[in-house]
Amino acid sequence: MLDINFIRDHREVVKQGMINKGEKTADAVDLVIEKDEEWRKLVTEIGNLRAESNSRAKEIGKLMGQGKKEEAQQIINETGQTKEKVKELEQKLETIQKERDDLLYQIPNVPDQSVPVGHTEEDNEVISTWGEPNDEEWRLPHWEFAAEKRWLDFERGSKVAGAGFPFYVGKMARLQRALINFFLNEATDHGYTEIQAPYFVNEDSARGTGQIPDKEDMMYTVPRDGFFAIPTAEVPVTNFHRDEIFEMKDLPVYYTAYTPCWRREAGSYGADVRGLNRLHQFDKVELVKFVHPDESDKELESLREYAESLLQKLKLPFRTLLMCTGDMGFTQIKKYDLEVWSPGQKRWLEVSSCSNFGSFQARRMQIRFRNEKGKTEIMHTLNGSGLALPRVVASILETYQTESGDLIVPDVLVPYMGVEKI
RNA sequence: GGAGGGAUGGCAGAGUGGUCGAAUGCGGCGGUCUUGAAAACCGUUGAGGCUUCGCGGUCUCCGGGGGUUCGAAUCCCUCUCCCUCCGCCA
Repeated sequence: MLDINFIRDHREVVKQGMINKGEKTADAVDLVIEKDEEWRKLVTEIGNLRAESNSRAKEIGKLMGQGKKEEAQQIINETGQTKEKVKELEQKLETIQKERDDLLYQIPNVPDQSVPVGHTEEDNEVISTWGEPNDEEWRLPHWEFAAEKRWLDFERGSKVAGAGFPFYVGKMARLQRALINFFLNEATDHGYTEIQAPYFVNEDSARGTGQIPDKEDMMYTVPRDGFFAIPTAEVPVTNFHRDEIFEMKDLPVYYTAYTPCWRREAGSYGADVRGLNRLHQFDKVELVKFVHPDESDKELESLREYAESLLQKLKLPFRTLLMCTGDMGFTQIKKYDLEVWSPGQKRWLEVSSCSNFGSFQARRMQIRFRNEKGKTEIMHTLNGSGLALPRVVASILETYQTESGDLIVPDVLVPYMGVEKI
């Protein structure tokens, strides 16, 4: 959520940002400012009334201490309806505050100046392409290639759990494990602290990173215990520092975490969900940064470059997109997507998304730091995938297959796989 | 799952209805002393809101929520979490 003071001072900028992100109207901006004015007026009024009754209570206390019961009783008699009045105003305040906050939650983060304005994925900007796609005719889509080897078992996955919950068998399970280890080792070598996080979170955490209220439907739930299965490690890892205050000398803070991710993906169909393209459960190594507000622009670039380096080391051709305003989501200031080439399908697959949230997430979670002047200030958060496994696996299966039906192991994974070819 | 105990400032730990946003100790910061440091001594040190150009004023917060009262850290209800014992268990 945005700072209400920022909205008040930059009304037009916020409105424009909202329109650019594809919202139909920006009326919420004017409404929230109105509500906030009402709210502030009430807060002042209540404050004054409370000051009055506080001083009266103190006076009574003093008199009681001196044993002057009659005088105290006299003041008690004078209190009149202040109490009822305060109660009434408090109820009103609660209503108005809820209305104000509901509006506040409807206003998206303001895109950075450098983000192209646009409404569809056509408007995303390809900022770089790396590697030479190898598009020979004999290359099979990964699900066909893996089926012959019995490496991926979608049928049994469906039997045991449901569509979108495949089994990885034999060498494929090993490849998954190899990639997870490779990604975690690379990240820790680059200054990220590895953490293992809970796979379920409570409602406060889901709210903290913004899955609630608007993206509630994406998560699996455990109603009996009030849990949400994490759709990404971003949720537990960012909430790790919820309601905390950092010292400036401790910044920046980087984390990496491997977790499974669960997504309901309601409404997906067709080629999108063939093979490993889109699953209900998948593995991902996530990267999360907590940084000083002045540094977040720079930190986004280094995050993107780091994620790119992983694909380069795996020698998988990919391209990097700067997402346009309409395609970047509610909470982001700026976002890059990395798409790996899938030669068997002749299409690009998203394997990483690197985002700068500015103070938007941190404000909701009250993650702060003590600045130069010793004042607390909301910090900036970023995150990115480094990387999401299934599509990387898909691309490896298609890029590294040979015409004779073998799979060459990418050089960097050989130490983890123990063999050069499977 | 059963029984009991607890949750107070960065940490430890007092406070059981009134001048308590909260003793004391440790830690942190500033100073005196010192060539420098340590020790000692003095001072200072929670977060957030409203208001103000500023000084300041004022409100809220003692795990969360609700209640009693003129007044709640303190009493009542409820939830969550932690600890101890028993049971179960990868």
